[in-house]
Amino acid sequence: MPRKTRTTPRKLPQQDRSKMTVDAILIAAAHILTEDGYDTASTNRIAERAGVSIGSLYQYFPNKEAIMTAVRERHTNEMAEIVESAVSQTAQQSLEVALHELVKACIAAHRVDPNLHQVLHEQVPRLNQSSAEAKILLLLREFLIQRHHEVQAQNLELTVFILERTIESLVHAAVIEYPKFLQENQLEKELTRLLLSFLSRPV
Amino acid sequence: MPRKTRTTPRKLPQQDRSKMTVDAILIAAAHILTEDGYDTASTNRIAERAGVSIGSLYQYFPNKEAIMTAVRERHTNEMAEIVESAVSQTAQQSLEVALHELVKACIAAHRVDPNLHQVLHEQVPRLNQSSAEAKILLLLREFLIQRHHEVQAQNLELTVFILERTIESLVHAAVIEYPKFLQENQLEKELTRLLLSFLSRPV
DNA sequence: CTACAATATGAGTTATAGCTCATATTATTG
DNA sequence: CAATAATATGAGCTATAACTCATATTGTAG
Repeated sequence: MPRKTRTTPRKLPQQDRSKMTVDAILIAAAHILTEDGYDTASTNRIAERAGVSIGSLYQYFPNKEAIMTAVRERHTNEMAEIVESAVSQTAQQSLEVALHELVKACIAAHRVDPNLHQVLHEQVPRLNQSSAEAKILLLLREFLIQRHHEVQAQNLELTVFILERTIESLVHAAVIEYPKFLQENQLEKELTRLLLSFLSRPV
Repeated sequence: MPRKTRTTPRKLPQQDRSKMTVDAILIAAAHILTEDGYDTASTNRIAERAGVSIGSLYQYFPNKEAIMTAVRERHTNEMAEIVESAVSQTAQQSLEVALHELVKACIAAHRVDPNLHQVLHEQVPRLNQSSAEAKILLLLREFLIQRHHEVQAQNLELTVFILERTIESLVHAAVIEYPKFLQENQLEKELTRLLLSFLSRPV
């Protein structure tokens, strides 16, 4: 089905000054979201905080939703880069070590901006899933394929799904709701153990 | 910190007819939420759909948030009852069987009203966590304590956390996004295996 | 039957949000 | 240094949402 509202910019910023404008808008939006939540993040307030007129805002974003989508995209990409970089460095490692690194990277990624992450997750209406999320799925898929000799996975797609959701949900919930579980690497260890026992072929 | 807006009714319905009114409002709200989402669920529309005047609505709910809280509470309780009933019937069973029943019950609970569940989760602003959710956590805690002889859990609280979040997130995501994983009990089996290998004491 | 409490009504108030558009300013290009 | 394109401005339009309140109707108790 066709999207009802576009989320792509109506104009692409070409000169430097307009890129600054777009940047300021996204930063202001993120700040307001983390400080006061989605409800109070009106487009007028975002423009004001960005030091930009409301008219300028609507030069580059067709509607409020487009701003939210851009904020989410930026943030998700930042997180994805951390995970990607970590995974790419574990190519030669054992499953156990690699899983541990993966888990650590996910925790680090969630620490980029936990408050923004929470608001994006709980308050900002999500329509289309971000491209960065799809990238993560592909990454994990590769991760498993490369280790197919030590991994138990009859149904690859299902295993990727379980791997991704389990890490994301546990790390996310811990960072936001139970930071104490992150002390002394408790969650990190238990989560690695959980995944390792699930993925390892029985000996 | 004190809540800024109350979610408790301003009047308690006493006669039967007012109970009907409250009921009609909650049912209408749930229908609109599942059909058109949170954004279009205005209080006026809810009242109209319920066949009740907007004034009556505000006799029993101090604000829109209170309606949403009530809808969530109802739905969460329905789900919690299914899980509770299943768990209470596995007291004499082995860890493996009991876990399997638990997982099956969670899947059944998510099938009560998947669309409403999704909207409540993704769109409706959540302020206080529902009491039914807390009940589930206690339930799982008991579940583990009763089986302490066959369960590995140094940190009980952390283990409850992992157990609860893993089941909820995987079942939820599957019901909403990947119903195909529910075919032939695929998820049910894999999820049980995941949890069993995590909780079992090494032999 | 009467008096009072509970319940129901809906037009109207208030507030604010998203967004437009005519116009002004700044940059680029040839 | 024109001429044109890119960018910026903000007062104000439109729409709709949450919520109130004076009043009417229905139930209940003595």
